[in-house]
Amino acid sequence: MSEKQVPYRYEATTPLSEVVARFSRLEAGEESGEDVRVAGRIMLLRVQGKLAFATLRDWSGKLQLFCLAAVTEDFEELTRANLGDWIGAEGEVVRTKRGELSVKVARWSLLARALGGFGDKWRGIHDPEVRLRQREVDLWANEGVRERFLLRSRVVACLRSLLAERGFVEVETPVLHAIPGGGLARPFVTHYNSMHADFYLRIALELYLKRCVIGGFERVYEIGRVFRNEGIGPKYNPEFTMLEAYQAYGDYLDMAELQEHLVAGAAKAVTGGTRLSFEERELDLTPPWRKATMTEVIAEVTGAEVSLEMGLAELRRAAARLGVELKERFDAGQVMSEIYEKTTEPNLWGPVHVMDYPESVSPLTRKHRSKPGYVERITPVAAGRELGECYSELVDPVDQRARFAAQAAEREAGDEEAMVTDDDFLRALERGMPPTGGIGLGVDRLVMLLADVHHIREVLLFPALRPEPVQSEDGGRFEGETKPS
RNA sequence: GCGCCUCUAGCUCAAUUUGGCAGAGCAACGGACUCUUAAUCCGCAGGUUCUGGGUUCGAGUCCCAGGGGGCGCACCA
Repeated sequence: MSEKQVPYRYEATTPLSEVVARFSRLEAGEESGEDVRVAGRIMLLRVQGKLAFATLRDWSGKLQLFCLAAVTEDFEELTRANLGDWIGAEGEVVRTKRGELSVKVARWSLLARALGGFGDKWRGIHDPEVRLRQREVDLWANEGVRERFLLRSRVVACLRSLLAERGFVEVETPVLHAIPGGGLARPFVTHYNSMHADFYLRIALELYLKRCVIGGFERVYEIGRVFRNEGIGPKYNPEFTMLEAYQAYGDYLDMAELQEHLVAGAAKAVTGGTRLSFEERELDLTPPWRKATMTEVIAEVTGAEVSLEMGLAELRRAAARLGVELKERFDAGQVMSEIYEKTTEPNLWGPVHVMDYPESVSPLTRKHRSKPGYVERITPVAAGRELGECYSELVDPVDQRARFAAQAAEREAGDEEAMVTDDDFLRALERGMPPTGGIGLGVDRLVMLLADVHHIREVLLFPALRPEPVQSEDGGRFEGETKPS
């Protein structure tokens, strides 16, 4: 087969799905009289003496190649192709006697050799080790994988276009932060040689985007990767994609409306409607979504009365009755939030906007306009999971300074995830930030919901994995881990 | 990080329940075949049973340690 030269390009091929669509009405045994050029991978090959059938697959779909010794150039070679070989083929579109639409191959080119196939041709590859470490194999070997990533791409494109329709401008802000801010999480640390200083991979987009608002971007957003130094799990990957958007002159209710507009719009874009099936239950994402306070939803799910007004001691008793474990240092807000997260959120099917969070768990959020101790924060919940966050943003530099101080105290008390005071950000706030609403949306989780999958790695092309053990005998230089000394 | 489970041919899986010659289908390789659809038929090969140690006359199987993976828990979105 080596006598076949691999060309540098292959002229104007037609996507297989297009061929299928265009000739759908061809009758069994009929010849169209039209030639096409197609390209893809040979996934199956059925050789039958002087004729052969191959199943060709490309990004768009699949189609049969019908090869005859009398018609097809280099027929013998074609029958010796490997499963997985990329080939380009040219010939007339026909439907076989048995009714299978095919290209009757006249000429063909080998485009790439595949050494090693794509697993069991019926069952594919199940080994998660291969599926995740060699995703390029998984994409061919297993049904539905490609479609899921196509869906992800459509979701992201849809979010961008919905935001653009409303006048939002997309920006890109730094990933390397001198101070990790905008969220509560432990960061990854890295080192900047020429500055002789440690830097952090961002844990949120928030602070820079707010500075964009202060700088006059009235509607601004970023879709970007953030990094949190925590374990891997069905819903967790150390790097994930966040959408954050900020809208000057808006409050958290405006942002809740935007949030459901985006989620419902994405659902419509990929499933055709706003009612979908998740974990074999129906989920109706049609706006507007119900709104309820945290106190109300806790009462609905647990029957217990829980609010900041009861005071810390009473809240702790309520937590004990509900079997929620608490840390010593928790204040009233943290206790309430913990009760909600442990007992209520997982049981909310929704979608529902859970509103009015305690202030102490929301250090960047504006105080509630009428309820002391609370902030204007909404978490949209669907299928027992948070889809994102909506805020009336804290714009008062004096209050913000006080919140940072409170976080510093938390940190002193041993909370490694508490925020660090960011003076650059405070200085920016002092220049004046208009009333602003903000949202955060976990893109990976949204895709999980829309694709009805239950593990984040099914929506990440290359999920985080432990580095592969080094096997090279020449002592590879790029081992992930430091050699034991 | 802690607990439970798991690792057998390139792939998907077997191997009589405290142990007795490591097997099948697909893929690969050789052959037959002019309408196949996971083509079929004949033939031929294919193994450090994750690694290292131990128990035993004998270990894929039992024990210990290590590694990878999975699932829970914890932290977080």
